[in-house]
Amino acid sequence: MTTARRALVTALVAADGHVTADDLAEVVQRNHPDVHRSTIYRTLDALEQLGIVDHVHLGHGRAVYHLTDDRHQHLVCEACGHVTEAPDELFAALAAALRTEYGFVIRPNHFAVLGRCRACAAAPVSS
Amino acid sequence: MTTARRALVTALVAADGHVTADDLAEVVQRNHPDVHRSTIYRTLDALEQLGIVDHVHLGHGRAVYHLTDDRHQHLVCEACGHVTEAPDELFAALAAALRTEYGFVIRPNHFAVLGRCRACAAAPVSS
DNA sequence: ATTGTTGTGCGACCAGGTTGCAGCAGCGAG
DNA sequence: CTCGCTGCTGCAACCTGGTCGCACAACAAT
Repeated sequence: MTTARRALVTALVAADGHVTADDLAEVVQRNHPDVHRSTIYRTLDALEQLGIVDHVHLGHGRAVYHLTDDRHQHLVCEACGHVTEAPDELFAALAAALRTEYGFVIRPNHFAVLGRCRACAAAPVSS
Repeated sequence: MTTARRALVTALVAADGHVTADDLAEVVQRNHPDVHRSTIYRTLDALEQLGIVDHVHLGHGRAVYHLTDDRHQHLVCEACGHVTEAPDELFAALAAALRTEYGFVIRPNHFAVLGRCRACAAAPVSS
């Protein structure tokens, strides 16, 4: 409802998923320079409470945000950082197995899968 | 080879997997109070290079370390923080699918699955 | 004893995120 | 029109997990 929130949502919609809070802050501040970092976080929090956005923890601490209707899993390349999207369905069998065997209910989309993308898997690797 | 390293490895072995660097530091410092935090991190790094230990990113930034021969996936409960272990085999099909469809090679064990454990899934939930 | 290497303790630093506080905008009641 | 409430905001300080540069200690080789 406020300017800051509207700007944030606009930025979120404009970005096609996986934006970090930092990216978001940058985009918002381009048009509204006096919107503060903490406002971004707080608003993001609020939007999450409302179920409008969701965040995913990519490997290295930073979280990325996306609209809740943009459902997919994230494959994060450890080498180049590229994020590949994969449909939920691929994970359905796994989710079902974990549920029946462990009673563990996956929070969909809320985890990233680390590994190497096609390009980097082919490259000579150190680690 | 040095005292600090020996203590660290001992602590790692004693802990049955998923210890945070912090936990480790605490345990080590119980017996060797003058071992520094940064030494823990550096040694952990060194041990990773050697392929002796591996770390997993649990949802919230903190990483947990475990011996490389202790291979399993981690199911992290968002509600209670409990970590359930699940055998790699459960994930094999998924890994294969991602590989053939996306050329994406999962780094095994290097990601945690977030969700709710049996106990917390049953409990009334807010989020 | 001297040199070189390696690991270490230490404090400063960094990034990502959170919090407490004070100001202000919006809005209904008087 | 004014008062007072509520909720959002800007800001700066803070917290946590982790890293870095530096100087020193241990130890092996010469």
